[in-house]
Amino acid sequence: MTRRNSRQQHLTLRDVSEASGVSEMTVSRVLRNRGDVSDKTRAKVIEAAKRLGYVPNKIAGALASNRVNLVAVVVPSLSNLVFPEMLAGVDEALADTDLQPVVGTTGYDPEKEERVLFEMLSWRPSGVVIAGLEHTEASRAMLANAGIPVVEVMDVDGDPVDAAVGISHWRAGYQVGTEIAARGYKRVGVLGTKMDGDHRARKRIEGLERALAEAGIEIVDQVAYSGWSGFAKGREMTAAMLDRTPDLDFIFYTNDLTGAGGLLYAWAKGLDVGGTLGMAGFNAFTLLDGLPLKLATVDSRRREAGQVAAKIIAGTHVFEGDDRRVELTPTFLPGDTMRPV
Amino acid sequence: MTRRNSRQQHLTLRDVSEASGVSEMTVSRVLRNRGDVSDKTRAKVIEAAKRLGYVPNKIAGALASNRVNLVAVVVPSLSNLVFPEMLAGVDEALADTDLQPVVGTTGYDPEKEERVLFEMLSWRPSGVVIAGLEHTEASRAMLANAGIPVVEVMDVDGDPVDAAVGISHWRAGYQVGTEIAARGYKRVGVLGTKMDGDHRARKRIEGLERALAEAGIEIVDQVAYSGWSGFAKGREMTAAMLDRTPDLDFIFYTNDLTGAGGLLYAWAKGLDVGGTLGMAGFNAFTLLDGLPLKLATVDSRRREAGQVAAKIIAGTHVFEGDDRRVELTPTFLPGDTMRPV
DNA sequence: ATGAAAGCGCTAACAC
DNA sequence: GTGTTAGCGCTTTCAT
Repeated sequence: MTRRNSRQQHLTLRDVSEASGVSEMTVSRVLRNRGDVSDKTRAKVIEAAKRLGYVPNKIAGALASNRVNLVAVVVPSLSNLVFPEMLAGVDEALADTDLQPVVGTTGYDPEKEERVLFEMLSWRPSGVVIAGLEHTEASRAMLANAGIPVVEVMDVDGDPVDAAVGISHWRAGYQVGTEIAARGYKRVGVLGTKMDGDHRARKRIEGLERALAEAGIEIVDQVAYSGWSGFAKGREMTAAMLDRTPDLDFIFYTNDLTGAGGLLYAWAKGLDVGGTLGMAGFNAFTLLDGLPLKLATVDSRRREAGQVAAKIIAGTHVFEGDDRRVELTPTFLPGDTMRPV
Repeated sequence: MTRRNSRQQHLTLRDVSEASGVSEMTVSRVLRNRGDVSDKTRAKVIEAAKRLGYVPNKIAGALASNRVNLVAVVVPSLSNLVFPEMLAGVDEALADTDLQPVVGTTGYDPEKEERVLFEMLSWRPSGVVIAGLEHTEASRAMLANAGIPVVEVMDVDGDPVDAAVGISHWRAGYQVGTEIAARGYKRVGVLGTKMDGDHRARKRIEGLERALAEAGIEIVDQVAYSGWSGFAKGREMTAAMLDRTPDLDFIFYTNDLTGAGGLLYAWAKGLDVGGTLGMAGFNAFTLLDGLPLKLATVDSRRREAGQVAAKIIAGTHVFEGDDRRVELTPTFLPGDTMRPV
């Protein structure tokens, strides 16, 4: 393995300037389309830049202009589908701008989040999009003092540093609870993750519990699993739960993937899914469209959250009033796995 | 309006220097753990930096040191699961280093890719991870002249600019073809995307065609769909194809999600999936584990590709020989949807 | 172990 | 329309 030259020989504005016989300043103007430059000069510069293969140095440009076209996006993980989806929303909305996302992951660890934030803020990004509202005091202080727009996404149940975009997971859970009650289910099981940092899943369950309690319905069984949420996990846990508590008439999953696993399991077993046994998941993953039975779910609108967050950073979002909080509506989709009201 | 205020309210090394009574240079040394500094001085500096909430300016640092801890990652899209998965691999492997991924998407458009690359290279990243081997001449030139490690991932069928990591999609397709032939299937249908920029899916089909041709098997029906690959698409297309060509005995899907859609459809219809009707997808999406029937598939090892790519950039990957190409083996997984040999 | 000076490659501000 | 000058906030280098 050869060691590269420690100091890279990149071309500079000066090289283009010399090759074109135009001053560095004018070269800079041409390359940024700024200010008036004659067509003749412009042509000379562009030709020279292209011929030499000049690539500008944004580091120097950013330092001089105090402008950085980077947007920091901080998420717990890229393995849970919801975060890439939110990121895709950010990316989509930034495509119209000259902003570029920089991604950092925290592994659901607040201390790691703090380090990642520090790291990213030291690049002086134009804005920060960060998942969730729960951060360390130090993280909140950094964000508050950064002097840039900060958008906390995918949750609005809490106190944002600056702006917040997303659904209320508590209210979404509450709504599922009322729908369960309205349909006459009585013995509910809950299947969720036990991940500490997953505040959103916790809030969903809390909302659900409240709605059920208000309707006098008890949660008769509850399991928290650890590890990755997929069909297999949903399948196993559902089998175990139905085994242990056979008279359940409803199962709520905090995640569509485990829900779909449970659904396929119950369906294959010949249980009356959607009749005597109700089921609901959460998130409305598009990729599940086309299952033989459509799982009841709630659209958590993470993609839109990403889009709106990006627009806030880009300065193109218009807030209603002066509340920098955008609460999206978590559409409830009954699918085929809950009986009619 | 003073000059300083009009620019920004960020703290500088000078502020920490003044607050601690230590020279800027020594403050810089402390904050980077470089060179010898007395414990007493170090403590003073750290205290001041923390108290003031100092966040270093990496832009200035990068300009002065000519070192940037950013890694450019360029992918066609974030909506196709394979790319976030590869990105997760990159992220994982970079977690041990001080490198940080910057993501750019191209929308499968070579011209957009060119612009995105130019943009990213102007940040002088420490390396580039880019999906695929097909790029415009200008893109290849930029990459070749960047003077940094460039890793083309998720494909090795072609001529890399620098390093390449991934499977051969052609050979993976070929292998599926031989497995189909070995199991005595005779009338094969192929269901793929018609997306122009999806070279990998194309190569898989080409490899498959070759293997089948060598075995004297014909592809009797083929459909190319456009749009997003999900269960629903696989379901629809499968229904349509079986309707049109009822005597098919095998369907190959270039994507697991469409495959799973087809599988669930056929299974619900009571077709003898895995017996008279064989099926195979591609990619081995973990999230599908737990389907009532396991779809035959091929692990395209995109996560590992991302990990290895990141290690190459970080300089911790050891190549075998002096070939900067790492060909991963695309494990064939027969699942339950192909009859025994 | 610490400090002073020079300058990284670019752009803001101002001159012409 | 084009050029000149003076930094941006750090790190390198060299001195002490």
